[in-house]
Amino acid sequence: MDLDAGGSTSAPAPPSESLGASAETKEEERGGKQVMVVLVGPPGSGKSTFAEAVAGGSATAGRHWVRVCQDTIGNGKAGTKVQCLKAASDALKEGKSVLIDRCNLEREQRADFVKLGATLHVDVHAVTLDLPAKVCISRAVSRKGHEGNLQGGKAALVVNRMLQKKDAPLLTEGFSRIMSCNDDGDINKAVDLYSTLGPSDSLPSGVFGQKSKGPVQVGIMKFLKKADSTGVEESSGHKLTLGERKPGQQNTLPKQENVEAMFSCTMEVEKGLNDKKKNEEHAKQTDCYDDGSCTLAFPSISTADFQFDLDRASDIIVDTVANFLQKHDSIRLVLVDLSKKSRILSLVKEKAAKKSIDSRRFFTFVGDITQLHTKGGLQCSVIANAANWRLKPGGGGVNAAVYNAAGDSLQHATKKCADALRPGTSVAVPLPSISPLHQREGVTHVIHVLGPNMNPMRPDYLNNDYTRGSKLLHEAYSSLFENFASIVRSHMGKVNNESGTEKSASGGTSLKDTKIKREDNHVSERMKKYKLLPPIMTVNQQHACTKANTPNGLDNAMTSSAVPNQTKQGNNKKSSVVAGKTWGSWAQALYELAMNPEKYKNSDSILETSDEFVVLKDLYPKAKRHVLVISRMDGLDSLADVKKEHLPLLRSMHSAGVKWAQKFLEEDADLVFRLGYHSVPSMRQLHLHVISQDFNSASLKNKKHWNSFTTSFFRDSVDVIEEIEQHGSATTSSDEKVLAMELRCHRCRSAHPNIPKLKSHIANCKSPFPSHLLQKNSLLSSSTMHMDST
DNA sequence: GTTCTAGAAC
DNA sequence: GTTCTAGAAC
Repeated sequence: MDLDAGGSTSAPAPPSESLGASAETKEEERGGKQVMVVLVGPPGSGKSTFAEAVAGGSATAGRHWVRVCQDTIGNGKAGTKVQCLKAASDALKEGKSVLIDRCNLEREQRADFVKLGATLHVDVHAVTLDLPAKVCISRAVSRKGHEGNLQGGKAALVVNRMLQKKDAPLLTEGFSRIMSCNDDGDINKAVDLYSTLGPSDSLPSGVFGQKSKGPVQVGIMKFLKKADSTGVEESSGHKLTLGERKPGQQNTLPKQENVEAMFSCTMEVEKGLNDKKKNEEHAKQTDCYDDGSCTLAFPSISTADFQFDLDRASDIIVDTVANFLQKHDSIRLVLVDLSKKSRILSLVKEKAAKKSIDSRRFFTFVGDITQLHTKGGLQCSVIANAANWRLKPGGGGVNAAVYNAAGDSLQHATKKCADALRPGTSVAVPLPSISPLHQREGVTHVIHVLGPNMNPMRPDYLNNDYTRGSKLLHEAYSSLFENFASIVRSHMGKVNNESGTEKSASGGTSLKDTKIKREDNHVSERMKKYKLLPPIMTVNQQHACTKANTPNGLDNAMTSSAVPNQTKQGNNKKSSVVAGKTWGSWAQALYELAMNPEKYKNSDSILETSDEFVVLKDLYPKAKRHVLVISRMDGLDSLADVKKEHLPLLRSMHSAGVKWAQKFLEEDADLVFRLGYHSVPSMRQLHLHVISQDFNSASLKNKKHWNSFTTSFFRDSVDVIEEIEQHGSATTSSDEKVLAMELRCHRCRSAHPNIPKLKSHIANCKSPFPSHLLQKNSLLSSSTMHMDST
């Protein structure tokens, strides 16, 4: 059998026969193993032909193949990935080998199949059908009766877009073998290879046949994109290492490809099966430093703006570094400062030497931390930022420099991870590949760190308390380094398994960190709502910041002891049950405001406060003008609770609403207002909506939003008052089914298929409002106003 | 209430 | 492929 049918090899691991005794044993163990072949290719590349040839061919050498095709898995129609996974799993459990016939062009698309293979202990191979896009498109366009109904003009578009998002399969994804077919000849060989693979045969691991892709793809891109061919050659297949990239050269590599290149060293360590393992590992370690993949550059924290004593700071840096390097190998730390005369650099250098810290793994560096590669020739995949607690740009120093160099994308990416930082913590932010800092310097992550503050002009001043300051500075560096280790680890995957137990115990897993960050985001999100941030940090926010990325629960004094009892109670109040209804924590923001408006008096969202109500600008207005008149009466949660005794309150709220509508009409006479309550509100505490009827707002996003203001779910204030006067209570019967009703224009009642279409309609609909609204005097406009306001 | 995400619809 | 929705999380 031609085991090397894919042609030339670029595999990191040589064919099995040269691997020596241990590898042979392994090969033996694998004998008879099932295979899952994940086909990778756009529509028209011949995946189905391939799969059918292998699975349906008569030449199968006794191996039972099952073709899992997404285009037909749903009773002959297109199905889902989940269905494919299930079918693959079933077949594998029956002892069969499987061909996954779907595009699988993106890494994410393949991941679940690789995972399934790992779970069931079968080899997972990738076979890439890498034919010119032109060929695929013309085949896809001209074919008839395609199983997935992808043909004709639509096909060209789809193939085109798919190819732009393509990630070449990598061994690090978990494939034991990757084979690339660049033409029909290659495909035929591959079909032969798999259809003649007997039940006890196995194929060598590695990457086969990937080398001739470059020129082919250049042609594709010209064909597809017309213009902009910068960097196409690189992005098409030839793997660049960061070291190969020339300064200033535009890097168009997808991020993941970069990451792989960076961590290729570790991948090879994993493959290092031979006797010289240790030596090789050492050599690889050096490579890994050269390409910056294991290197963190960090500035001295807290010593500049925050005026932390340099001598103590240098002790803490050296201690923390020494401690950290002991626990983690294959990691390099570099302390960076701009000035040659930097006192902190010389102190650290001196103390590190005294402690005999390996100078290859930790050293000081004079230079701009945002230009280490281009100006300093030092490649670092991760840099630390001496951030401020709000994680915002500006302020000078390293923070300003990093944000400036990284561009807006850092700000956006940061916002996704955290809203604020407590002293002594850090947060790692993946730097988008569009960031100049990523492209130019090869920086893939920025870790924001906040140290203690000894400067009386800055927040959280420690008033010369160096006991606490030192603890916090130590925590800040530990958190920074652990975050860095997590980044390295998360890309190394299973590497270093033998020592992994100890290491993973020393820092939180990145998954866990992400989860924590998300929780924090939610908490902060809630506080951001209505911009209700009192001048002093709120309890919830303090909590959020404290939690922010504190690695593996370092005993943070602020978390466990220094927070007042009140805080803990506050946080425990995740939901409360009032009169049978459960309100989630997010739903209580209005209640909290109504009970303690004085806390939020500085918020510019609050328009007016009285003993009876608070008037608030809705932070997510569903129209040009949208305010809430919130009752301050405790226990009055929603319309269902309203009784006769509340009539005076309802009337006051109504008047307040009218007053504000009038004010808005003075500014914009074209508006029309409606005042009313939601039958079943989402947020606790009775609140009256005062909303202009343009509904021109980006915050109006879904059917529920629309229907809650334009159906019987919205109860006009005048009606509610009348009803209570007559019956003593308001009808809230309106079941929530109306919220799911079709989308109809509130003026002309025409129906629209979706929100965007509806929005473009209402932007131009000039029909008069429905007569029931006009008759009832429910609408406030500049022409009706003089009547209502008297 | 919003945000996030999977997957249906196009 | 993109757009949009619905459901679940908080």
